[in-house]
Amino acid sequence: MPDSSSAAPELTIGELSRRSGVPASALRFYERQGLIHSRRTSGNQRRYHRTTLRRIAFLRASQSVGMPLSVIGEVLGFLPEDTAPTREMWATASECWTKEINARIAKMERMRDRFTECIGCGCLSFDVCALVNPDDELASRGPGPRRLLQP
Amino acid sequence: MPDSSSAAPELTIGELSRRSGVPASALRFYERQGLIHSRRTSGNQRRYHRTTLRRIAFLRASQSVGMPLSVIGEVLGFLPEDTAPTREMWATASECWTKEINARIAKMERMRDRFTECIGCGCLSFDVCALVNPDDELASRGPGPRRLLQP
DNA sequence: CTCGTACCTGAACCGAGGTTGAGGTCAAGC
DNA sequence: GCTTGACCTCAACCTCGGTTCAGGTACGAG
Repeated sequence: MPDSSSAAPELTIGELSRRSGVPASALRFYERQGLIHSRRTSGNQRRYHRTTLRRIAFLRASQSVGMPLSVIGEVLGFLPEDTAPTREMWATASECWTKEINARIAKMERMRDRFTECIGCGCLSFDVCALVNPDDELASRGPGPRRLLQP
Repeated sequence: MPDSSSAAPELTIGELSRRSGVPASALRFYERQGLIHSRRTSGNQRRYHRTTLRRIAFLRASQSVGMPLSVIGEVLGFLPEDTAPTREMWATASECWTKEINARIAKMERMRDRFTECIGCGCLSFDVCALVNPDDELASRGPGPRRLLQP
């Protein structure tokens, strides 16, 4: 007989909300989007595994660097739903972001320099100006973001 | 009698669209939002001053580094509507962005490092983890975990 | 004058990322 | 047993940055 007194305290949506700081409405929304999962009690209430807190932490941290939920979802999709992911799994997940964040930083730096240059020079021409015609897009288009997830 | 042959060729919305690469629907939208301006012909058609091309160039470049239209509008609001802004004016405008872009770059760098650290360490705790609780700008805001949402 | 293209307006719609509210159930304390 | 608060669903609404469409007008070429 398994320990029923204190073994794996599941969280209600209210508890999860308080502990994560994320409104319950958003948690339900994330669940509809398949980003987090719950089991239901006999009375149809949600119960969350405690690892869900980490999924949410990862989710919100990822959002805060500008990742869209769709992409976050792809990465979260590689993690087991209701057992604790290993450190390697998290490391792999966060590695996806490192590349993406570095690319974004590089782009911002180029744009910053171009703002200074191009506006300093007064050109801002649609034909010539690097600020207006960054070839940055080429790199991130096509099969770009898909590459994020390749193993 | 002013020179009517080639003096200040105003642009129709179609010309502006072709030369800027921005769809006419977006140009009308920007105009509704007060980001660009036009005069109307007797037949109610839009005619744009040629400096509008630069406003749009600035606008799109600003968008591409993540500035919301509302903020772009504030900056554009300092520029004269239908005369060419001086180089100083553009420089002032772009200086606003330099600060903002630098702040964003700094934030991304912190987040990148934290993704590596925190996920490497496996913590991702809402109470402790720097990734989840960046005390970046605006250290205190409401009850604890709300800090997640800081810009 | 007619034709074709460019242009006009207003309203509806899109997707992302949610929030709000109505109306109904669940569960725990007195 | 009753009350209270937490929870449920579904639908409607919100902001942002636009696009699409229907129905109508302007204007230059032939």
